[in-house]
Amino acid sequence: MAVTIKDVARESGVNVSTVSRALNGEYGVHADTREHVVAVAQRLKYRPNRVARGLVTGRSHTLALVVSDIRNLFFAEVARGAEDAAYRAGYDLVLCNSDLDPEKQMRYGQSLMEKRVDGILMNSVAVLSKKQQEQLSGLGVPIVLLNRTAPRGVFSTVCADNEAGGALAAEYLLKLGHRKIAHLTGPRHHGNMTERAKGFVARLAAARRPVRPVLLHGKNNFQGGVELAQKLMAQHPDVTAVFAASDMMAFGTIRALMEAGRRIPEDVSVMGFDNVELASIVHPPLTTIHQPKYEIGQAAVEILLRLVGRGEHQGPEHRMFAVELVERQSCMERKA
Amino acid sequence: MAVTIKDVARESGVNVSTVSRALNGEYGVHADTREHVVAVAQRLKYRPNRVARGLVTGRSHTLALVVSDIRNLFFAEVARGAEDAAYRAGYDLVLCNSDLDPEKQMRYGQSLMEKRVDGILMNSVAVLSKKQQEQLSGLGVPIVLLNRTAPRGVFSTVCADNEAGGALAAEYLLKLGHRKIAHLTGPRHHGNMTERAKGFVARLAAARRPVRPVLLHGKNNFQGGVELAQKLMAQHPDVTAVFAASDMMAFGTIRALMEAGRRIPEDVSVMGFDNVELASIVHPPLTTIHQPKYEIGQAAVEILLRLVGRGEHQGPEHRMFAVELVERQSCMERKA
DNA sequence: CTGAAAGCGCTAACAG
DNA sequence: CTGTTAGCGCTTTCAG
Repeated sequence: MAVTIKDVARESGVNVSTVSRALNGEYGVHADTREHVVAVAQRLKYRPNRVARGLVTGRSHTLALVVSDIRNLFFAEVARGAEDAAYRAGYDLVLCNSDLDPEKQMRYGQSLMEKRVDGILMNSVAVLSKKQQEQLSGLGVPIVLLNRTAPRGVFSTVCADNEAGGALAAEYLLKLGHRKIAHLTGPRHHGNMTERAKGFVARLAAARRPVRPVLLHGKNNFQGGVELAQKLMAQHPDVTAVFAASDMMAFGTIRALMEAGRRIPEDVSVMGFDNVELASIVHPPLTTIHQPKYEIGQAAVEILLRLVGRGEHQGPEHRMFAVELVERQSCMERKA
Repeated sequence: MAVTIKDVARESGVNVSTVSRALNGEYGVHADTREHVVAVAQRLKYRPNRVARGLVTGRSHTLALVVSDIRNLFFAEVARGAEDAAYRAGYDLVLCNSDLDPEKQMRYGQSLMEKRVDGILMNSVAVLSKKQQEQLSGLGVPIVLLNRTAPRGVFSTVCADNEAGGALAAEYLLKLGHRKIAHLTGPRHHGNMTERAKGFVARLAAARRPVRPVLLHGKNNFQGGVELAQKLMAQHPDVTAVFAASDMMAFGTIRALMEAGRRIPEDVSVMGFDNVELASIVHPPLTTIHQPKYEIGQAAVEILLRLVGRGEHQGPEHRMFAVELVERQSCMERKA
């Protein structure tokens, strides 16, 4: 049904290889011939079958992005950066939602390599076990990990400076005079969130008068923020500042706090992390740590493409982006 | 490098065709043979090359989703529904961001069909010109249009009842006693938004005391909402209620209004459309029209898969989802 | 039930 | 510069 390279060859009176060369703009084909072939191809509305080409070249010109959930604003932004970069380079991007489920993640890995994607962008799923790491690298596909500070591993990584971000948050809260501080974060061992907590706790401990924050783990989403904030109010009603490990959690925190009659920032200061677009429009506008999400996605495919170009096994690349404090109105000085 | 079906054949002492049959669980292969082959395949860590298979079967088991921008919360939700449904059926989903640009859209269409995706989910890009419509259907790939009420066209469609949603909004605002009403919407001829406006305007006109709303077109995002609201305040400062065609626009509207010192809902009521997750956490919580985004994405791939199954050219399918008013705190009765 | 052979549509040496 | 010839890795008749 579809018109193939053979049809074009027959119709233009040359061999298929000539058609292939002419259409792929390679050297070694007379200008007249090329013109003619191109014209015929156009007339016949010939569309090369990339699957067939992929079979012989071994390149599918397809990349994959595995995130926990695309509905998470952070990932949506990363995905857009990644897709744009891929598009510019002539690559397609297949989207996978892993829900942070290692098993689902592995299934995707399998399926993707069977389809011969040229590379995989993967959001750090929880912590990678040795076995999983092996399985992944055994896939034989270049992989770059998102939100993962360079591990001892073999994978390339791209991330924001989460630890510095945590420290930045701590510094800010300290400067505001807070002493009863809580950090609401995601699941234990959650790659980058763990880094944030680390930086936060360390900076607090390094203060002239060290502070040890309350640390609560939960789900990294709006609901998680709500639940954690409720738990916090029950267990530590005297806390005056909360640093949530993501903006979504911060939104949930604010909601729960407000519903309980606490004013923000008058009664309690709240900080987030990510600086998603909506951070500026919630009430009150959220003070948060900005990380360049779009750029992270973009950089990740650039690295991936580089890896793909030079036949897989070159040394891994690492890239870390700086973060910055965005001061808005969800925090204020601790009342005397 | 990769182990192929040949390796498995050689290693297990049978012909490749037998391996193929054994592994694909087809009839006509002795149980012992199958077991043996399966064992060998496992030992060799054989992974079928789906590209090769696709070349012969003509199915890639890949679907594509073309949206304007995945960062739009609405699309993220749709994408998740779509991806989940695709995953369950063993299909992959490639993500494309068209930015509502007809040219980019067409380029994606081309590229996708060259890669032989089995079907395309496409968000209505502006209005489809006759030529574009032809080009699309000429692609020879089943397509289902999102957010498009059944057009005269050949494509299947899935959408929410936008017109009814617009009417619902009008009714509500009318009930609240508003008479000076504005509708802030997206670009002209923007498929579903046009429907919303239509239902809104019609219902307003059908009131006992008909109302003719101010209609402003702009970008369908936060910034668009800001700009339109500013324009509105300049041109029609007496408006007491605003219906934005999307929640994102409503957020922008609220922001601009607040910055100008208007209180919401005391001075002006604001409604949105979509009911994205964040609608409940902005201040004030947004009264809006809910549409089942996840379900829309899901239903779309289900239809698409059905189309794929029965060899493309069957009659198109249409599915419309009901919407409902979600009353929160961004609207109130017009003050006397 | 299994093997042999053809071929999906294209690229890539290798001749000429 | 162009044609011939092999495949890429798999499925699928068609024999046996």
